[in-house]
Amino acid sequence: MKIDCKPNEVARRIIQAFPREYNERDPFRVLVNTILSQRTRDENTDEASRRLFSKYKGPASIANARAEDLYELVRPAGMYRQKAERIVSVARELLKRYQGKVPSEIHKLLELPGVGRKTANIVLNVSFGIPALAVDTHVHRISNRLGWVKTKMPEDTERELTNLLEEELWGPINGSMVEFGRKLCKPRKPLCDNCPVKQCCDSYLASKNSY
DNA sequence: AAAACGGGGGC
DNA sequence: GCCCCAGTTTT
Repeated sequence: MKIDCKPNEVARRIIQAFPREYNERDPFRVLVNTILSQRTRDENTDEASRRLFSKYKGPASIANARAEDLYELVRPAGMYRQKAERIVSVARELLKRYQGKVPSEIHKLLELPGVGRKTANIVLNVSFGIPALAVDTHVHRISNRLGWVKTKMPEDTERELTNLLEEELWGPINGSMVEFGRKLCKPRKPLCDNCPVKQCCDSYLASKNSY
């Protein structure tokens, strides 16, 4: 039987094969966890998050902390000083401007320190259920491999995927692409043999035909 | 447009 | 030992 290779169908297959469930929806914790995850592997992110929230319970607690103390706490999990400073800064800014509550408007999120397009969109999606594409390295790499986009700029990928994928897929595709990217569609030496969508992948088909 | 942040894991 | 990682900020 033939596989439907329309992007929406391929995306649905990936989401089904690599589900990502979020056990944390609290906006502030999602925001902090997402900042912790920037350029950092999931295992380190999880450990840093446990360490952080075992000592500091919320925005006010972190806002009153010394950045240096927070840094020493999360450093064993591969976090750097700049990131600890960012988390203290964003907590203070939230307290000052929004009574410690994370806003749900994209433009307000983007004004916060340490929050860029990926982080803002993940918070919108995970915490507020607002459809938002978070184009990280996994989404960017895999979209290019599949042949959905042909660009080096993540902003271009975000714009093209917005047109390519149904709105209901914008949220779930990010988390599932991350799982997919970690388990199979790795940056180097992807495990194509076990891939559920290899028959729809430009990169796989090209490598297969090159023998 | 490119550098800097940064410890830990894969190879 | 070298390179990369759920990016963002600064130069």
